[in-house]
Parts: sequence; structure tokens; C-alpha cells
Amino acid sequence: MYSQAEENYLKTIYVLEKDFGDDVSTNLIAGKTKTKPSSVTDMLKKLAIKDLVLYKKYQGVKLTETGRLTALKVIRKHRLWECFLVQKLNFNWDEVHEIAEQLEHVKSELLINKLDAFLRFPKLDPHGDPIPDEQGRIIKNQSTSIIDMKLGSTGTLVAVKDSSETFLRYLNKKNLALGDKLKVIDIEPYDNSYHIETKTHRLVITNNVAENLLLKNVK
Amino acid sequence: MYSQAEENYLKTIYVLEKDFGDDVSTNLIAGKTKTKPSSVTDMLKKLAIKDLVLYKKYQGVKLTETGRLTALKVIRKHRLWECFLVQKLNFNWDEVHEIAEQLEHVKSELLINKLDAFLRFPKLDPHGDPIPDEQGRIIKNQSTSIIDMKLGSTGTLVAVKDSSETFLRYLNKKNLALGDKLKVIDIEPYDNSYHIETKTHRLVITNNVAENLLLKNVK
DNA sequence: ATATTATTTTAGATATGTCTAAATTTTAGC
DNA sequence: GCTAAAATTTAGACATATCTAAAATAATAT
Ligand SMILES: [Mn+2]
Ligand SMILES: [Mn+2]
Ligand SMILES: [Mn+2]
Ligand SMILES: [Mn+2]
Repeated sequence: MYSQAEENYLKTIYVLEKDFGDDVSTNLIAGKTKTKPSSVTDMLKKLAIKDLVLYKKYQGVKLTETGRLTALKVIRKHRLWECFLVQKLNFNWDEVHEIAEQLEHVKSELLINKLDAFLRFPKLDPHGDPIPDEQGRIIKNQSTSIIDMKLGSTGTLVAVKDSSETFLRYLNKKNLALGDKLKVIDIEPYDNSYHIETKTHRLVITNNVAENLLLKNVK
Repeated sequence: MYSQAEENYLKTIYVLEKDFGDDVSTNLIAGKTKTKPSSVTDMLKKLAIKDLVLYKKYQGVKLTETGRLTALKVIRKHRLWECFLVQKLNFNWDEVHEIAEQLEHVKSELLINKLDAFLRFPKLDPHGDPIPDEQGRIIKNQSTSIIDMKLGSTGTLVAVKDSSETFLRYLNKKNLALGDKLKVIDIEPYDNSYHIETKTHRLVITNNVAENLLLKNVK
């Protein structure tokens, strides 16, 4: 149906729409996909012809309903495979993203639904991200990034924004994992770094790290 | 490392070398891969430059050691994924080949070795084909095709040469499965068709079908 | 409001993998 | 051994997906 490149662009646009609102810009996509803006323009034209995005020259793009559904199907596959790798093959959560980037492009509705059943219909992937169902329905996880938390507030780490090996290894090293209760004990105005406290230890994290940690039950 | 197209050619050449002896011809490869001979020539040149095949113009190709090992690694992945699909996801043996054609190209040594362990190191895939180990070692299954059996001889069906959905569905319909004991009760000289007998029924199969059924303990 | 800068698009090139049609080489028939 | 047929290769084209450099457009700053 769609090529791997097309599927990857749709996924990227989906995520960017979520993070930055609609009308995603060419440069933003190029940044995320590590390609040049000219390549992005070429692809946006192709996607527009296939009715996967609405594209107006110089104005950025927006996913159509078909585009959004296609993106969600790829995301569903990605996250189910990540669950499989962690739960069944005993991978660590920092090792699965790159492999899932490949597996998500395997074409077979039956395969992914059987995998879903085998895993007993998980709702979240190893990084705390919700798994869309067969129809592309996805639970909105209204979690809060640490950068939106006030001094002294607490919450439970439920997801990470960045699933890269490097970031997750950093969290491993700092002894941070999903489910941990965190408290913001200081915010440094100079560099916007955060001092946080868990049940077992305290640590300082940069603003960049803080942005990628998502919490629930923030009080 | 290698592209999907390259991996597929190597696999095809490996199988053809086995079935027809070395120095595989351009047309033979084109037939198997459903491409044109001119495309095959182009690819053979590329594979030769990468030292995966020995290629002499107009003389066909032969895999190098690297080429053979690469082919075996892809075959290992293909067959392990087929095991996974049948044993864990409850696919039928006639549904898995096409999906495995995609999964076999996923790149990760760790993944395939963890999958191997998860499946408890199977020796045979759902079609009776041996699974190469990590080093590319493969058990030679000296099975006999029905076309090489004498009138009145018996044997146990242990593998099929053709793993296509159409052929396996034909076997399902005819109530033939791996493990069945067969006896050749008649050979029709006119069209080389075979009359065979199982524990439960008798049937007539064409020479083409007979060729694709592999037996052991032939007496 | 105009100039400068940043963003985006176009034009033209490259790499992969395929094709058709034509040329070349090998094989087989006599 | 020569000729016709078959097999193989070459030449040139096309589709996808990427790039660089240049041109066009939009945003911003004075
Ligand atoms: Mn991921
Ligand atoms: Mn994930
Ligand atoms: Mn197969
Ligand atoms: Mn098989």
C-alpha cells in the first residue's frame, strides 16, 4: 500500500501535529527526519496527491483523516512490537525502538491483530505510550511534563517523550523508571534545571531531560 | 548491511544452487524472482563487486563463502519467524511464508537469537525445512521426493519443497500433513501421476505435486 | 515600506532497482 | 563448421527517494 518512507513521514507529521499544533512546517519535518527540507517538499507533494495530507505551498501540511489513520496504524504496530520485544523476548526498554522502527513496516493486518491477542491486548507500550486499537482509537494520556510542574509538586513518572537508546540509558544510569514517584524540590532559574527527589535519591536534571519526563497525578 | 533486494537474490541463488548444482544461470534466477533477465544481470554485477558471488559473463554465478553465509542468515531468520507465527501466534502453515518474506529482512542479530531462544531452538520450520544455526550450519535433510520412489514403497512425509499458500492449501484440502505415512500404490506412465495411500485415504496426485512432497524412512 | 534574513520550493544530480528493445554471445541443429 | 535459436548482456528509460545549489516566497527588523 504505502512505502516505508511514506509511512515514516506520516508518523512524523502525526507526532509534530500533536506537539506543535497543526500546519506542520517543512523545516520541522526535516529536523525530525534528519533529511533536507527539499526532500521533505518532494514527499509532501506525493503525500498530497495520495490524499494523505493537505498541503499548501509555503504553508506547511496537515494530515487528512486517511493520513491520520494510516499514521496511527503504523504507531500501533510500532508499539505492539515494542511490547513483544520487552515482554516476550526480554529486551530492555532502551533496546527496542530501533528494531520496532523496522518491524512497524511489516504488512499484515492479521499478523498485528494476532500479536495484539498474544500480548493480551496491552494498553501501553514499554515507554508508557498508549497503543491505538484496530480502528485507530487512542487513549489520550493527559500527563504533565516536569517543565510544567510547580516547585514542591509531586507526581508519578508514567511515560517518556524520547524513546531513544541514549535517553533511556541515561534514565537507567540515574535510576529512574516508569512508576517512580517524583518531587520537584528546586528549580534553578539560571539554566532551568530541576532538582528532583525520588523515594531513594535526589538528582539534578537539565531542562531538556525534564521536558521528556511525563507524570500523572501531579499535585 | 545489504538491501532487501540483495538478500532476496542471495537466497534465490542459494536455493537454485542446491536444486540444480552450481553455476546458476541468469534465466533461472529471473524465473524464480519473477524479474527480467536484464535486471538479474544488473544485480549479479553488483553482488560480484561486493564479493557475494563469483560472476563470469554469460557463465552464470556461484555464491562465495560470504554470499552463502549471508543467504543462510536470511534463511535462518525466515524459518525462525515462520516457527514463531505458527507456534506462538497460531497461524496455519499455509499463511506464514509471505509474512516471513518481510520479517526475514529485519536487521538485528540480537533479535533473531532471542527469538531462537524464545522458541527453544527449533530445528525445523513448519514446512519441515532445517533451520541454520547462528554460524550458518545447517542439517542436511536427505529426504526423498515421491518422484524418486519405486512402486509399492512407503515413507513418512517430512517436508514440502513448495511453501506457497496455494500448494499448502491444496495439501490441506487433500488431507495431507507432515508426519503422514504414505505408500505409492500406482504410477501412471501416461502422465507420470501417482496414486498414493495414507492411513485414512487414497488419492491421485500429479507429477508436479509428487515432486514437492519429501519423505523419510523410504522403504 | 523596504531591506535583510529565514524558510521553502525548484532545478538538476545521484543511487537503487526495475523495465523494454537492441546487440552480443553461446548453444544446438544440421 | 556454419546457421538459427536461445540465452545473456547492454543501452537507455523510468520510479522512488534522496541530495546540493539556486531561485522564490515569507517573515522580521529597521
Ligand atoms: Mn519506539
Ligand atoms: Mn515506544
Ligand atoms: Mn517460507
Ligand atoms: Mn518454510
